[in-house]
Amino acid sequence: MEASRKDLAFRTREGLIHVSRKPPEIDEEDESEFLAHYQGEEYPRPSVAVDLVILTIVDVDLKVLLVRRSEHPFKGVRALPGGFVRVGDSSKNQGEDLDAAAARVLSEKTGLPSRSLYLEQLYTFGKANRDPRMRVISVAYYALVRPDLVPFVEARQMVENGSPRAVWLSFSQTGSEPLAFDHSEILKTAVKRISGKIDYTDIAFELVPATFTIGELRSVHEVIKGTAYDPGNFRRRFQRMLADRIIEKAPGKRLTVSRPAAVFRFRRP
Amino acid sequence: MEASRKDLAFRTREGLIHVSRKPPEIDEEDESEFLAHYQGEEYPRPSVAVDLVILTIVDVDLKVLLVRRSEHPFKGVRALPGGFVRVGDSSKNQGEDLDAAAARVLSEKTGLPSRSLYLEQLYTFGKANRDPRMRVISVAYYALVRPDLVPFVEARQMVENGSPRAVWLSFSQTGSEPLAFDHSEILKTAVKRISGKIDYTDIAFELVPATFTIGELRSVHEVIKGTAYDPGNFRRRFQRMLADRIIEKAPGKRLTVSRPAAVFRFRRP
DNA sequence: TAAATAGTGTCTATGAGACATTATGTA
DNA sequence: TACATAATGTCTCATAGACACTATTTA
Repeated sequence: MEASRKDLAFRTREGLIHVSRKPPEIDEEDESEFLAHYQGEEYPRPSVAVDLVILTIVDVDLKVLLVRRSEHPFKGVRALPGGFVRVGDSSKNQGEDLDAAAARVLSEKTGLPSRSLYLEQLYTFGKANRDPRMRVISVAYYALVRPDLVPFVEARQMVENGSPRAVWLSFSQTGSEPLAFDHSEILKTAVKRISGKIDYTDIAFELVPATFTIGELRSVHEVIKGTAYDPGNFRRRFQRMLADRIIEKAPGKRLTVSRPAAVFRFRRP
Repeated sequence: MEASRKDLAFRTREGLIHVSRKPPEIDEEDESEFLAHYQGEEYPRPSVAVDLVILTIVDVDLKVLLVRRSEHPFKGVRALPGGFVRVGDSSKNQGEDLDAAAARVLSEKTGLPSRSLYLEQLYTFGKANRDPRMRVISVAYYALVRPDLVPFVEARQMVENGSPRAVWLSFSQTGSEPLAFDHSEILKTAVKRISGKIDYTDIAFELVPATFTIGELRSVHEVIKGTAYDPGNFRRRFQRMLADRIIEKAPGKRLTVSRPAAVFRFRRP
C-alpha cells in the first residue's frame, strides 16, 4: 500500500499511521448515499431487544432468573428473560421508552412493580450474527431483587401450569451450562459491573432484606466479590456508614445460631 | 383499586405492593401476540444510530468534536458526529458489528485509523421522540484523541471546501450553546464517565502526547476533574506508577517557561 | 534578580488489613 | 461445656493531603 505524495504519515505507539488529506471518495459517496436512502426507509433496520439479568442472593448464593427457550434457535436452552422494544408506526407514536421496555419485562417476569426493584442499564450487545435468525441489537439491563421479595417472584411462576416459566439458577452453575445466544457473556458482564460498583455505591442494600444485620451485609459483599472479609474490619467500614446516617438502627434483634445480632435499615436517599 | 382475595400484598420501603397471583390476562395476550407477529416482521423496528463523543485536551482545555447539522430537524445546530448502523438484508448478511459502526464513524470524522484512538461504548439513549422524525435508538460511544494527533484531525477538515465539516469546541462553551437532539445529555454523560474512570484506569494517558511530563499529566487530571491537585502529592502518585512499570522514562527533557521537566512514556499493556 | 515550575521532604489523618479478645447466644 | 458468631480493640502499613523547601531554568 503506497501513500500519495500529499498524504501525511506519522509514527505513533501503534506504528506508522497514514492520514489521507482527501477523504476516500468511495467512502464519502457511500455515506451520503446511505444516509439519503436511509431516511427514505429503504435500508433495513435491526430489531432491538432488551435482555435482563435479574439477580438475587439467597442463602449466601448468587442466583439469576432464567427462562427456558421454547423456540428455535437454542430451543430448550436457558436464556435471559427479554423482549423486543415496542416501536410505534409513526413519528407521532414512537412507542415505549427503552427504559420502559426494560421495566416492563422486569415486571412481567417477576410479578413485582419495577419501581420496587433496582434496575440499571448495563451494556449494549450488537455483534452481527449474535442471533442467527436476524439482526438483533440487545440492550442489556440488570436488576437486583432483595431476598425478602424472592418468594413473591416464585409464587408467580407456579400459577400458569406445572412447569415454572422462569427459575432462579445459581450463578456458579451457569458456568457449566451455557446460555443461549451471547447471554453467558451478558451475565458475566453484569456480575463484573456489580462487583465493581459494590465498593463505592449503595447497591449492596438492594441485595439484603429491608432490615439486615452486619453479617448479612458482609456475606453479600463476599458473594459478589468472591472473597472473605474480616468481620471486624468490615464492621468498622459499616460503622462509618452509621455515623454518616446512610443506615440506621432498626428495632429488635436477629436470632441466629449464636449471639443475636443488631438489625439495621438502609436510609434510602 | 381493589386487590382480589387471592392476591398478595406486602409492605416495603416503597409502600404497599400488590402482587397478583395470576398475571394480568391482557398483558399475557399482548406479549405473545406481539412476539408472534414481531418475528413475522409485521411490527415496526427502530433505526439504530451510533453517536460519538470525541474528546481531546489542548492548552488545558477540554474540547469536543462537533458537526453542524445541514438538515432539519435542528438545522444549523451543532451535534455529535454519528451515523446509522448498517444492517444487512438477510439472516446470512447481517451487516456490521455495533463496535465497527462506531469505529467507522470515528475514522470518517477524524481521518485517523480508529485503532490508534481510545474508543469505548458509553450508554444507549432510547427515549421515544428523542428524534422527532422517527424512532431512533442511539448507542453512544466516546473516543479520546491525544493532543499530538489533533493537527491531523484539523487538516482533514480543511480539504473538502472552505467551511470545516467538524470543529473542536470547548466543552465549557457547550453549556451556553445547546446541542441538537439529546446530545447535550450524551456529552455530559461522557464527561462524567471519564471523570469517574480517570482515577482508577489508564485513560489519562490517552489525553497526553506520546511523551509527556508529570505537569502535563496532572493538568489533564485537573481539567477532567475540575479541581487543582497539589503538584508534590500528584508527583508521588505518579512515581508509584513508575515503580510499577506502568510508565517509563523517555529520553530528553521538555523545555518550559521555567525549569525543564523530565518526559515519560506510557507502557501500553 | 524575579518569576515560575520541577522536584523533594515532612507531618498528619484516614482507612485497609491482620489479629487478638471479650460478649452472648444455641446445641 | 463446646461452639459459633457478635462486637470491640490494637497494631501496622499504605495512601491522600497540607505545606515547606530546594533546584533549575527563562525573562
